[in-house]
Amino acid sequence: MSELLAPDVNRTDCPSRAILEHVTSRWAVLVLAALLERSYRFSELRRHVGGVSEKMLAQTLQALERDGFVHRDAKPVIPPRVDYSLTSTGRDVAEQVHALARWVESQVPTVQSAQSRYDAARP
Amino acid sequence: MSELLAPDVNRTDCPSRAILEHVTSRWAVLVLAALLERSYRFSELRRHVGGVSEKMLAQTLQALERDGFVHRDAKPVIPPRVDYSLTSTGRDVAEQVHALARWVESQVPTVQSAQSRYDAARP
DNA sequence: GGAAGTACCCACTTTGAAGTAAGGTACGCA
DNA sequence: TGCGTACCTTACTTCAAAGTGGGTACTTCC
Repeated sequence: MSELLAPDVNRTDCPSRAILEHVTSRWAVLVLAALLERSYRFSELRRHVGGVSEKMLAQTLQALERDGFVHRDAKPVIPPRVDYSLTSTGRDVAEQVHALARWVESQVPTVQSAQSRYDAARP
Repeated sequence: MSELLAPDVNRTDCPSRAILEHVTSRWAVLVLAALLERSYRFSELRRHVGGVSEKMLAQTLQALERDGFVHRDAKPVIPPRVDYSLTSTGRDVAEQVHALARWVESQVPTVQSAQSRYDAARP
């Protein structure tokens, strides 16, 4: 009988660990959340996501494309036009990270007061 | 009239950006997911989350405590006994990252075949 | 005739996140 | 007497992630 062992993010060597790190990486979270709303062109995305360098955006998009979360559609026109959109699995992750991002935004005051309390308690 | 501007993760200077990075950081995701199931002691957590060093675990837990996601209960006994559990806001985030982690685990085969297809398409 | 936009790639450098190793305290065990 | 456990802290080091600045190829705008 073939023992098909379940993926476990708590194992260092489990592939799920790496995938999780891809989607929770600094820029991937923001890119996925953005693409959930609509598809974007490269430089649109660059303007939308504050602080990304071109290099990091390209790198992030490549990784997401490789994992099958993002679809890249390069039109052979001049000037170059490349549209990025979510695949169906990409939409699944994006919904989750988008929800997370929105939740965090809503909790800013709560977290900030917690930080103040923590900092005040120790010099 | 006081214009209370809404937090936006796409802004570099928005506090939500930093908080989001805390919860999506390498070890915080795994710690939060673990604590959703039950509360853990320090070294239990260290054994549960594969690959964390003591330093990183301590640092991660401190950051999560400061943000008000984790409650630290140090009992003044010998040997030291410190229990970590989620606060109510902590439970909210933890549910989201836990769902994400479980989803990623379930998508390992899908993602791996996407990677193979991507890699095969370019030498 | 520049300048700017588009979507990148490449090389170089910097930064900071993470790993390694050691120390500290107090016990219990052999 | 010295090892092991528990929960950290501090100092030192490493290495990958990220930033910087350059180049490309082509077009349209001023």
